[in-house]
Amino acid sequence: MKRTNKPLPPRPSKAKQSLDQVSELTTNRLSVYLRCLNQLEGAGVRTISSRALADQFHLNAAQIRKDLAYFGEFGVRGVGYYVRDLKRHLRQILGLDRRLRVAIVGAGNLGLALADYPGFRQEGFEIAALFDNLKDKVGQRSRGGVPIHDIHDLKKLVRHNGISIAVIAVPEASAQRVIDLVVASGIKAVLNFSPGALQVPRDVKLKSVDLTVSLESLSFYLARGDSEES
Amino acid sequence: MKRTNKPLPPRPSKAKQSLDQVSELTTNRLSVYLRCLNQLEGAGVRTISSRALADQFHLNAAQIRKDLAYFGEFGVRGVGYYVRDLKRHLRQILGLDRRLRVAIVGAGNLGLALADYPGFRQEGFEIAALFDNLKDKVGQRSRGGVPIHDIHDLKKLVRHNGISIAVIAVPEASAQRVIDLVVASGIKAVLNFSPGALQVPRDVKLKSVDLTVSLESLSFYLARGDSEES
DNA sequence: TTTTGTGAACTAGTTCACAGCT
DNA sequence: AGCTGTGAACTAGTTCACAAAA
Repeated sequence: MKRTNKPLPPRPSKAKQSLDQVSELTTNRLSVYLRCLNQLEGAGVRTISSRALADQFHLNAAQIRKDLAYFGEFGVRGVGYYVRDLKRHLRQILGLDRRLRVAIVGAGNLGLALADYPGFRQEGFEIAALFDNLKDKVGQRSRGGVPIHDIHDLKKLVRHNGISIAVIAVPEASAQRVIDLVVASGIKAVLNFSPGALQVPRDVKLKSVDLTVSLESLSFYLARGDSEES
Repeated sequence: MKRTNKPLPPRPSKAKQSLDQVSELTTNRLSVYLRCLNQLEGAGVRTISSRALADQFHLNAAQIRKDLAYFGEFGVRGVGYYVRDLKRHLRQILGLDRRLRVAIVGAGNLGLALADYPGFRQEGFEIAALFDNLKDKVGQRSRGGVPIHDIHDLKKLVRHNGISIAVIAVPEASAQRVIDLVVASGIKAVLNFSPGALQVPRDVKLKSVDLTVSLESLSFYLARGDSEES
């Protein structure tokens, strides 16, 4: 009945790279840093200090250093970070130094839009396939040319094409059913656009984008603002 | 910082209601609670305890109580919360007890998909208009019938139609330009799908959904898992 | 009883500030 | 000099645990 209180496991971890769970806030920021570095490299900047990076992109210098230092000593004291090097390290940390294939389940408006979304292609992601259960969609392609397959072929195509990430863009009612199929196909990382909480095994990483929650949160802000305007 | 303490609510909650900034994590959860209550009401449940709510939707009971108690005393000790009542209170807190009109800027794949996204319509949001700068898109409609206007008419239509929320679905390159137009039109709440950080005045609430960051964060998880599998 | 509402305790996350390297 | 990497201090967020209410 009562949860036994964890007695503080000693976590030595002297030499970095321990596998204690990295916070999602941190991994999100790594991705942001990489984007910033891409911009800097495009602008011909060779080296950047955490301070300059923070100032330019409205971040916190200490946080940048901490985030990076967690994975290694990438900086040079007195100099900063070499843009090219740090970019390479970040790409490696984020696992972007290999081609990642993505399947989108749900070839409705949203699924089709995501399939052709240019941002996904940029950092080495390849939208390999769309999946749907509607017979008249199967066999078609998105405008950008991503083929639509039958959802029943998911497992087969995931294996065959080395797909490692799934994006869920199906109606709420079928979301759990679809995610069970995705999990059964062996995929370990899922980006979900369906509303509501989905259940996945612990070894599957589920990240949800809830558009309704986002909008309602904005509505809250407006409601508060209205009544407190001076 | 402002210090005006105002008892603002028209109806419920006797004490509480200081205006210190409510965390976004909290407002997001309020939206989640509302969705849970909708489900419960649909299932004919009349009353629910924080514990039961937590168990059923995998939340924490104390957190539910804290979140709610912040806005008033909505519960009944020994009983729990009346589903219907709490739903009404949450809708009022979230500002959903009025029709909120939304404009989507960018009538590309993503903008069109969002315009017809059923989840937005559910809780009283009305997608009033799409905006684009391409002449051949202006005058058309989304599949669901949302008209596409010229971006130059944004300010006029925002005022005329009482639009209070904008959704940004334009390419990265034009995002800041577009958001400046949106801000100039008087809109105070923005949901942004463009990558990168955008600048807005302090009185404008900007909420960003960064699809690239989400995917790269998943990639990180996969990269870690691969190398630490036992 | 049961269950809320809430201070206290705890945990996570951020920022400071400085030793130490270049 | 300049800047990183990092313990310490601080702040935010969550969970516990219990007094009080129905």
